[in-house]
Amino acid sequence: MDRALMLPIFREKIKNLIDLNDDEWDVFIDFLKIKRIKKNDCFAEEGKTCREIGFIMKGAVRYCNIVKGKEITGYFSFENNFVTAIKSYLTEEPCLYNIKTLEDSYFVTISRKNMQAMLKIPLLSCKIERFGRLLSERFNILFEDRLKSFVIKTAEERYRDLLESGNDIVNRIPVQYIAQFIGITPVSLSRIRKKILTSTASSHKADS
Amino acid sequence: MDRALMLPIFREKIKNLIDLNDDEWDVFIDFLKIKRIKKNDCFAEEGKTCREIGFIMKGAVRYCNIVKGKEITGYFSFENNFVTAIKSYLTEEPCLYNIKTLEDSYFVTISRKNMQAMLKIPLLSCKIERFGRLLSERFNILFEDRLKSFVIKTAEERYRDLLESGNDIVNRIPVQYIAQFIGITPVSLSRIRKKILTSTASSHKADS
DNA sequence: GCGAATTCTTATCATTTGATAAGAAATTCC
DNA sequence: GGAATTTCTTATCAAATGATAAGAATTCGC
Repeated sequence: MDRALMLPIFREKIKNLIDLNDDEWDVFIDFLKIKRIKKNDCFAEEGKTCREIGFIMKGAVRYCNIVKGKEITGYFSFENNFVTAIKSYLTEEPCLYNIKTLEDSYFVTISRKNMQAMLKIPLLSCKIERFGRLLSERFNILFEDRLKSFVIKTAEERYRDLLESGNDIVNRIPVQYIAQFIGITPVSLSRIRKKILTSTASSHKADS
Repeated sequence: MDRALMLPIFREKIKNLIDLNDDEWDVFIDFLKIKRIKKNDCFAEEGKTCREIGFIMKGAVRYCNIVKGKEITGYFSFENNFVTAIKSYLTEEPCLYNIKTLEDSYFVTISRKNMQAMLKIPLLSCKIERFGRLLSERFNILFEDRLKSFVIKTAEERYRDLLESGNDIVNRIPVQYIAQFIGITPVSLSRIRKKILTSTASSHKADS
């Protein structure tokens, strides 16, 4: 997939966050970069400041690191979502986790430097300021939902939510990572999966 | 505490988010409201859209609701922090929880309507746009920290973090709410408290 | 396609947390 | 100040999850 093909698609997909006319767009795209990252490589790396925001054109990532010797997964993101280590990006502090691809992935990226440069271009500044706010707001909404799932739901409910989320997460992502995401061990997830399987199996039996 | 006393303090406290000269400030304050909310009353209410952002001048709040018959607490906020049901405020969807005061509290509030009105006043618009973005970014940082505590920490660690947080949460807030906040039952927190007490007691004994 | 490596499941036992009830401590209200 | 209410702690037992190990299934590399 090359740049010329990808950018018009990107333009369409983010129209609800930033809607530029042709002149503005021509200036805008000079500040964009296309990045291909191979499976299991990093978009952002623990210990380094994350200086860009990415939009997943194709692929998926997980937010992960190793804590007390154990690997954990804080979040997944898929096509058509923005990705960044938001606190590190905002504060320029080193990132406390990795953002790793789960598959070979393509991103459109905007660096913090370019974001700030665009804020100084009169033609764009107003729309970029708004874009930045909307992006930040969108992250807030994701965070609130994710936090809610920890505060009010059990591990089993979080897993069932994933099953029903529409993404075919369960087929695309290794079980161990899913377990980390919902906050339990793979062994414990295995038990939950079995429990769900046997309960649906028996209800099927009852139907037939 | 009255308005004339409170606003200059407020101005000083939010200087890092929005720094206005005297002319701008005089326009700005017409869009501010002082709110006093008695202990256990609501700043934002479940089922209603939350249409304002508050700054706690004095007091404390908890984000709470009842899920499956059980009361839960998602978050606490204290003096010098902004408060809002962020997803509801941003999307205008009904709020899914309450924000209740833990003590008699004073807020400086800005309504969504006033925020939008100020965005249309040329004198202020630029600084308000930035203020909105910084506020949103600040919420993101809080969310990332809070989420991290669920993803990588145990209940006991979350409790110890509270003890060391500087706020004297443990004295100001009923244990049952603290238990909800860290995601366990009051009974379970009681066990943890006892464990911490006896371990510090025995280490004291070893010292003397 | 086959062997090696990885991942997933199952089993067993330990630990943590939950549910419930009852008693102790603190608070509230006359 | 004392009775009533609420909150906190403790005890007991149940349920969920973790730790570890071993076997089954899958994936990977050649």
